[in-house]
Amino acid sequence: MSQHTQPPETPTVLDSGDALPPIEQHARQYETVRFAHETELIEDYVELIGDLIAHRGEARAADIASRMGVSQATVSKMIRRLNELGLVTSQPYRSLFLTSAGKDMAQVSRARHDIVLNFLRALGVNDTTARIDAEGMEHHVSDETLAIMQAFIRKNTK
Amino acid sequence: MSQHTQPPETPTVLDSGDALPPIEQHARQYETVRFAHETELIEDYVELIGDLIAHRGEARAADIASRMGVSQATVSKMIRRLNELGLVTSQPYRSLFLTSAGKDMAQVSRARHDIVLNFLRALGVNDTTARIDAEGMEHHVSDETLAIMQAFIRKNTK
DNA sequence: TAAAATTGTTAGCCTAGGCTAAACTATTTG
DNA sequence: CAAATAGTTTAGCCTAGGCTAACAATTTTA
Ligand SMILES: [Mn+2]
Ligand SMILES: [Mn+2]
Ligand SMILES: [Mn+2]
Ligand SMILES: [Mn+2]
Repeated sequence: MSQHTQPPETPTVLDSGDALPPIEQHARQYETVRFAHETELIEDYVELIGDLIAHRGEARAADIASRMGVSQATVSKMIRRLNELGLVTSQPYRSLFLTSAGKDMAQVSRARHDIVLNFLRALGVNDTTARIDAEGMEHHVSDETLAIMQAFIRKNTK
Repeated sequence: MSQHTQPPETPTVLDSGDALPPIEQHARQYETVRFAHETELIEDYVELIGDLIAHRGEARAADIASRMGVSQATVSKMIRRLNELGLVTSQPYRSLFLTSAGKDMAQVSRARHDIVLNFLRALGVNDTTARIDAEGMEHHVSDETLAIMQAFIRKNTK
């Protein structure tokens, strides 16, 4: 890999448990994370819009901004992106609607989010902490892990 | 919240499990995720550099690039940032060293990464999948959840 | 030891996702 | 029904983190 002469064997630093994974596999790990980061904010917006519609009857930019903790300008710009992606429809100064693609994404994201949240609760994590952790973790959980979490919930919830 | 007249009650959409969290708490969820995203790439680089030094005796930009799956230019730019942050020392065209702050960060990140990885393994997730999921999840796991994961590992590993 | 190959750096470009300030539109109120 | 308030959009700015292409330095090899 390196063009340079290798230093003497038996490094002075303590060797932690596992060996490094093969280069290709290691790169795929980070690539998967980068890809998740491209889509997660979109998923969070769409999921939130779906939740606002379900729980409040409508999704308005101001409510999205206060729930996301960002400025209204940021939300406005994001709505344009969601529109270009075919996930929402919007008219200027009016509230938002999900397209059918948007509804699908909201449903899938919400289902996954709920599994992760309920898994953490079943593990014994405090509700507030579980909600915080789930908000980030949900985008990095494979289908395989998700299925295992679901089974764990079934086994450990009355 | 909204200036607009509320639409009729009893929305037509199915109400999924939980109610929306209070606005302030909800915003803090997303803020925590945004903050994690500011630091996670730094942590991954520092952790990888520490691993390369531990397992290979040195950390070279080319090896970082191939393991991260990014271009060498990207790594070079990132190394400058790590330098500015006081996490690594480097001389042009030479391999990298962690400062003591860098070693601390590498140690903490590696320990957390290992707990998340071993937790997923203990749950029954396939090793390759567990490594991919852990690479992303690790940055979104609170200390509280981490402690619970550690206890789970102790209880479920021979 | 000169040439080739590899590794590292720099410059310039791009997108995503934040922000503030200012302008515009809609709704509510006096 | 006009003024005040609330909500939305736009413009312009910024940083992080990717990329490619060109160049510079080092190491390896013929
Ligand atoms: Mn989320
Ligand atoms: Mn890590
Ligand atoms: Mn990671
Ligand atoms: Mn993340």
